[in-house]
Formats: sequence, C-alpha cells, structure tokens
Amino acid sequence: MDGVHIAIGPGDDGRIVLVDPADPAAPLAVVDPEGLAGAVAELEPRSPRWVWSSTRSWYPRLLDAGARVERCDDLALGAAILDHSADTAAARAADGDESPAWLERLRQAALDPVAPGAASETAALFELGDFSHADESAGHPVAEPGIGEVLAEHARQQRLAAASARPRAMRLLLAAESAGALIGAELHAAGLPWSRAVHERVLEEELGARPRAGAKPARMESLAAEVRLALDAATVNLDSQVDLLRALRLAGIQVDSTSRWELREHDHPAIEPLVAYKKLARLASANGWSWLDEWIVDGRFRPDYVPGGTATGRWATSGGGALQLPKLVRRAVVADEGWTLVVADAAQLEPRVLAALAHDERMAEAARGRDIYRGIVDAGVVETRDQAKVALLGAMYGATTGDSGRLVPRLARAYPKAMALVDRAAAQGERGGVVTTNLGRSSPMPPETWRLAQQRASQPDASAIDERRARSVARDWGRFTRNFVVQGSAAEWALCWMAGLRTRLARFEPAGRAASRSGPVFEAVPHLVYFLHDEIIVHTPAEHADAVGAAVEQSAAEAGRMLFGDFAIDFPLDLSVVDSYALADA
DNA sequence: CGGCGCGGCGCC
DNA sequence: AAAGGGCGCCGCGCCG
Repeated sequence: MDGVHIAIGPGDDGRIVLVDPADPAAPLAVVDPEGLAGAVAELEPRSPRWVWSSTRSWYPRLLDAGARVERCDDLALGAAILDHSADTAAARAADGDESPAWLERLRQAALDPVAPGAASETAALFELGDFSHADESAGHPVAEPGIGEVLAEHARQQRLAAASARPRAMRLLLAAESAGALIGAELHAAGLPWSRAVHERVLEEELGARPRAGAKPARMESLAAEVRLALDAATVNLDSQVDLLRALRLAGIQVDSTSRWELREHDHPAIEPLVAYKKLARLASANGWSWLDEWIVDGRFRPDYVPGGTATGRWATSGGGALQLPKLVRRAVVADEGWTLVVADAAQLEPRVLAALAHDERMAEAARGRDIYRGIVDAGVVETRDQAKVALLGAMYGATTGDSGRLVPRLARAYPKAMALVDRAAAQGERGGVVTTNLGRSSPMPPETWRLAQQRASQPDASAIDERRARSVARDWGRFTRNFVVQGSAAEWALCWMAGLRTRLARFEPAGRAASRSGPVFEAVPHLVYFLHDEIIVHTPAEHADAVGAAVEQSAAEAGRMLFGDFAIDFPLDLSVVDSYALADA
C-alpha cells in the first residue's frame, strides 16, 4: 500500500547511507553530509517514504538546503505511539525485539529548548560527520543511530503496526504523526510573518514608551502607584504574590489568592488598577520588547514546534510561547506584500469528535450545520446556548459542580451514547486503566501518586482521610482519561486535516509576481505558517487565496471521512482571507 | 549562582 | 466568571 521506502542513517565511516529497506545490501547512495540534500532531492521524484530516526534530526538541514520531502516515517514519534498503545499490546508481547535505547535519547532531545536565531540552530541536534563521537552529557549533539539500527527499528515498527488490533487505523496514525513532524519543521523554516512595527505600536498603546533596560513601562508604574495609594501600602511589590496578598488583607480585602477572578468579586478602589496592572505585566513579560528582540528575526516568528509533544498527541512548543499568542498581539501577524493569510479553525471540534467517536446520531444531528450549541437548544435539551456550551464542556472535562455540573445530567439524558463514552473513559482511568483514541494512541499509566494513594486506602488500618484522598486522586485521573479520548482524537483529526492540506498546497504552481520572505522552499507557493490545535494559517500569494480556501475545506471534509468513515458528522470551518491575523473572525 | 515549585495567566 | 481537561512561560522565593 505504501510504495517505496528509503531509510537514511550514518554508516560505519560517518558517511550517510540511503537505502531501500527491501534491498538493504544495495544502497541507493552513500554521500557525505554536505551531499545529502542533493541526494534526497534526486530521489524524491520516486515519492518515497523517507525513514529516519527523527524528523528533528534530519529535516531542518534538508529544508535549509532547499530540499522538501513529501512523506516520511519518523521512528522516534512512531515508537512513542507503538510502544504504549493498547492496540499493540499483544503484538509487543509476541515480538521479541525491545524498543532501542536511542529512541529515548532522541525523545529527550526533542524537548530541549533550542535558542532562537542561533547560528547553528537547525543543525544543532547533531554534528554532521561526527555521529559516532557525540557527547550525550552535553545535551547536544545527540548520538545518531547507525543505518543498521534505523533499518532494524523500522522493521520492528512495521511488524507492530501490521500485528496491531487495528492495522489500518494504526498506519494512518503513524502516517499522520510523521506528516505532522514534517509540518512542524516546515512551519519553523517558513516562519510566521511578523510585523515588528505593528507589534511595537501595540506595546506603546498599551504600555507607553519602551522603558530603559530594567525599568518598568510608564503605564505600569502609574497603575502600581494607584494601587499602593488605594491599599495604603507604599512599598508593596505587586509582582510578589505573598507581598500583595498580605497588603490586600491588611486593606480589608479578604481574598485567598491574587488571581483576577477572585479579585473581581470584591469592591474596592484598588481592584480595578490592580487588575489592569496584572494585564499589562503579563503583556510586558510574555510578549513585550524583549520577546520581540529575542523571537522576531527578519520579519518572522520561528517557534520550535514539538509535534506529539503532549500525552494526548497535541503539539507542544518550546520557547516563544507560540501556542499562547495573546489576541492582542495577533495584529502583528501580517502577510507579505502581494500575499495574504488564509486563516481557518474547526468550529467546536471536540464536541463533534465526541459525537462521531460515540456514534451518537442525535448529537451528530445537533451538530449539523454551524453551531452545535444552538442545535442542542433547538433539540429542547437546555434553554440557552450558553447552557449548552457549559454542559457540553462539563461533560468532556468532567465537571461535577457549579452550573456545568448541574446541567450535565440533562445532556446525558438527551445524548446517552456520547455521555456513556466519556463516562466509560473516566471509569477506566479511575481504576488505573488505559484509554485509547480513535486511531490508537493510548493514555499513559497513572502517576505514582495514584498507586500510592490506592495502596494506602486499601490497607486494613486506612483512615477516612486516606480513603477520601484515594477517591480524589482516582477522580483526578478519571477526568484526565475522560478528556484524553476526546482531546486525543481531535488532535488526530487536526493532523489529518493539516496533512491533507499540506499535500494539496504542494501541488500549487509557483506564483510569478511576488516572492515572500519565507526562504527558498516557500518563497513562491502557498505554505502553512501556523498551527494551533484546531486552527491553521496559510500564507499565500493573494491570487491563490480562493483556491487555498477550497483546499482547506476539502482537507477538512477528507479528514472527517478518513477518521469516521460513513458516520454522518460535519466539521465546518470558520475561514477568512485577511491581511492580518487579528482580522480573522472565528 | 542555578534549579525548582508555585501562583498566575495566556492559548486551545 | 470559572468550573472541568491539555499545555508553556513568567516572576518570585526558597533551597543547596
């Protein structure tokens, strides 16, 4: 089904071997590291699936050299799935081979932060031509496995996928995960177009002029003075939680924390300027001038994406806070001249995924069209859209108290299949079991604290406190597994969506008129520049915007079919074509 | 001095 | 407004 594979890895002499795993005795090429990109480009027209230890180790250098690949098999990411999936448990027990140790080293390296703009940034994961003498203790570079080890691991993973409980689903998951790895590297290489001027304007509007190094912005200083006056606390340090809490209490404001939502419940002249101060402090420290200096290079934001970086399969990022860009600074995401942004997000992705996972036809019916919450109201389950929303989120997150907890039972009566699915997942987690996503990613085992708490509660002399504690810890883990199946399956949908879109974008003809500043691989073609769980941005020559929008829609529909077959569930998108991210309306 | 846990808060 | 799940980053303050 899969066509030709070509594995890449260092040979004994440090040169790089490119070889078809089906014909390991006859390498297709043996090249010096400098010759790798050329060799890959030469073989790429055969549409191979490139097999390598990890995309992070190999692909950035290829992109730097102008070589893009269509498909790969990322062994580090594949092992993370295969070695823990319930669907491969029997296959692993039957298979003699262990997961090799080098995979764990690569996994650790993937989580190490890489300094932005560092000269050797993209090559930092290992030294070219020095695979065998890598110094592990220094973090980088990491010892690369030799070509023989790569071939052996590839064979092991093929065996496990073939012998898994659902081979088709597992192969799709592995392919999607690997496509995600390619996309993560390409997002970094292309970068998110970023206007320093617009960002500076936002900062000046909010904070005032850039302060000298070490000083606080003027707007923050004046708000701090107001707070100190209102609290009658001339020296309180607003950045110190301990200090601030004491001052608030001395001023008669009985709070247990300094969080915004708790402050807002009190009526006192200090509250408004304090909340305003906190908002500005957050902006200044997270996305202020020093963030700009550190992260925006040549008009691009290049965060370090970590595909598969979380337990559920959602991505993580390391450095730059790319997945937490405040709405306020999204104004600075601006397309190049002659280019535009196609911004799309999947509307209410997780409830729709839940309906499909559970084959809950009534919930799928409510999800028909644009707004599932409105659909739930129209079905007479609750009175208002807001009630539908908190009830549904409560069902997926395991809320037991408050408005949400009270509304969940009504949802359960109307949508018993969906509710049963998340309740089963929660029950499984509470007793320490594992749950599995739509395609086969399994949840981790519960933490040590879970085991200890249950053990203590089962002793003959266990106290009521021990038992309460054990139930509480169990329920915590149950909420995690409850959410895991939905969040993890939604992450799979997003990967399939994005992978399909990437393939479609690769077929666009280069645009003649305007080159972007996205580097040699992307300067003339539409390309992904951002991904945020259920949202993407494509940077495209303006003339292709409509066609890109169509490709985004087609990819979403295709992802739904790939994951859920004939089950009738819509995945509508909110899609806009805009010059600035802030103008996209979700 | 660096490492680390915590509170708080940004995003989904 | 949060709540209930997943994250990363910041500053603070404690520790060795």
